Amino acid sequence: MAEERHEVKWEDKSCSLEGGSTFLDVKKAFGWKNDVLMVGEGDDARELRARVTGSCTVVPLTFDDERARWALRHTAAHILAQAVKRLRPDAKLAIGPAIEDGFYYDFDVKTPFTPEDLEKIEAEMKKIVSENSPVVREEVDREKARELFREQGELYKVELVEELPEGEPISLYRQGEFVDLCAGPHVASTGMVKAFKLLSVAGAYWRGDERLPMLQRIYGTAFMKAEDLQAHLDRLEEIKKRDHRRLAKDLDLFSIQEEGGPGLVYWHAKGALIRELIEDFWREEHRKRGYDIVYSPHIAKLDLWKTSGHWNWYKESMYSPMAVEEVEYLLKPMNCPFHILMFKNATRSYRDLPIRMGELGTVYRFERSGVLHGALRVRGFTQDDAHLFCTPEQLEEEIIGVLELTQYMLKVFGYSEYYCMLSVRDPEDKGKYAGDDDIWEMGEAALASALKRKNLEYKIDPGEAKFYGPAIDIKIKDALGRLWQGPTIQADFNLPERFDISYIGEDGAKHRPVMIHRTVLGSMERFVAGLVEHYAGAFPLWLSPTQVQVIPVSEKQADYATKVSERLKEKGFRVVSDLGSEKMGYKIRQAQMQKVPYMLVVGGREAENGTVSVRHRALGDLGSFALDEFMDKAAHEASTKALEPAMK
RNA sequence: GCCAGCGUAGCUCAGUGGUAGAGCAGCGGUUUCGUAAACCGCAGGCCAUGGGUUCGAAUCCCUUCGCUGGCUCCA
Repeated sequence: MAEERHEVKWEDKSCSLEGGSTFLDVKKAFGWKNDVLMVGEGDDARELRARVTGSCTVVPLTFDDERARWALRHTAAHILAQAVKRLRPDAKLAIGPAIEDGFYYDFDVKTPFTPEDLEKIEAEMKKIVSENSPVVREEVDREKARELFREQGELYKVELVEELPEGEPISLYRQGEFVDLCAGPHVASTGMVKAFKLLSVAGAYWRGDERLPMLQRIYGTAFMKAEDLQAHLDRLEEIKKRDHRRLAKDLDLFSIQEEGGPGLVYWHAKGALIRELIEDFWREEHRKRGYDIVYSPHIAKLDLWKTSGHWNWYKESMYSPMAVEEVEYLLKPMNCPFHILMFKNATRSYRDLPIRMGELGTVYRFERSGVLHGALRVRGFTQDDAHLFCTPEQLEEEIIGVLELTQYMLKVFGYSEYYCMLSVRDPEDKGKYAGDDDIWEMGEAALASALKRKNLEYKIDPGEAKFYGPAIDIKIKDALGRLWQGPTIQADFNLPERFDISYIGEDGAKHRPVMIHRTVLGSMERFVAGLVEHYAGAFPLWLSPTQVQVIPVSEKQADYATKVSERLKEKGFRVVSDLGSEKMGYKIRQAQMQKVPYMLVVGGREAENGTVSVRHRALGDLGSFALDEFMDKAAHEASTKALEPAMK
């Protein structure tokens, strides 16, 4: 055994190592630098301390590799736990994984952590990093692991050990005096975690279950290089700057009023204008695609919600009933029952189908106070809702139509990347859903087939289906690379049953139509809030509340400025003419901060020649233009809903 | 709902037991100016709310409301 040697190849180099060597030896043999965190062998990523088990071909894995990155952050989580144990020996460890962009660790502590604690913990972590302890994996049997953690009083760990599946190796990772139950992988030593920062503390239930104890979670992030950490922190700053709550205030778009109640949005003039423009576009696009646009009431009898099943399935998200002349009414959390009633209002022929009924319908849902978030998560919102009634044969075509509309609208708003999820039933818990198996299978197949025909890649997401049917959920990526819940398309074989709706077929007999619920923008509140962040408040020209601001150089040009703004208004531009006594530079600054797309500076030269000096909020001074030329270009930019300025 | 933090002028924030402050915005003047902040002055606050401790509370303690970050959930 001792004589056994392994040939290890990397690119055109190779080395021969004796049996028992680890990938650390491989790293040394090839002269890899310290930024190598793991080693790739085939499809596997191996820890540096793992043994080389045979001759192989390898590649070095640095922080750029997702697995190496996660290992580094996972080790950072262990360092965090080690530091906490040093400072708070009574802390009980729960779990501490790497996550997207960082890591966290959950602790059960008698007194919660304060922001000052975080600083101390971070300082202790730095010490642990400088100790550069090797991070060593050890496999143990279940009994030994249980014994070890029981002795240390780590009851959450004992619980985890007990639940590990039979036959799976149980591994511990040690670094210095610290030991943790962990599947790994990790980097080779604490010293490799060079750039990290603790970011926040938050409560988190053990196993995410609110009946279980509340733990204290510390979030942090780690990188290879200080610059990368700084870049990440800068990005967090940028996200803060773009926060729709901040920008909605600065740009006077909308607000939430404490006196009015939480989760209820007040659309100020400028925000309302943006919304109106989006809604006009929405209506136009829907009419083009054969939708009927309707309005329905805000309340309806409780019985209607019993028929629809919402009273059963959705009760805890609905506002309490109100009695009107001794009949109980409910504020609507959804529009679907109303559209069904409208469908039912006449005898429908197969010739009428598909019927596409759209509504910008305002609904109210009771959300727990802790989940409200600006305009993104509210209690009253307007959905761009629609219900499509069709024959089973038409289902797939209709879904394709919705997918096409979705793709078009997302493109117009500048969302070029999105991911499709096919939300299907949780196979473990079929009782949670309404309807028979074969109905569900048919729906899932139609959705999947439509996605395939549109060449949209998708992931299957078990357990994410609505109670009444499977769905396509689309996540959209914004300018900062964040994912948002976007369009959703849901097949429904349940409500048509419940309301016993039908159409008369070619055969003269009654048939059950199929229903699709769908929303493209989601809700106006969420969509506009998302757009604010996506555009960082700088809306494209067609959506900007003020499109052009006319700025006279001095009082002498007030008349000319007024004339220019009148001409712009005649052409349909939204114009502000700033005749105040401040200096031009001040006015420009105000317009820049309000993110007005075009500023027209007019001084003596312009007044004389009938021109305007054009300044764009992002491009700066563009020089002199004849007013007509500016108007033509800007009008084109607005009417084409261009995302980029036309005057480049 | 739960855990933690926060709530001072329209906005952004100082003030940590001893008479409520600044900048910006607003208002009144002066200034008429060439591409991101002219100057002078004035006004503006039940320090979220209700209670308590104290000779004295923006400050310390408790209640309620709201917000923030999470847990959980979702358009």
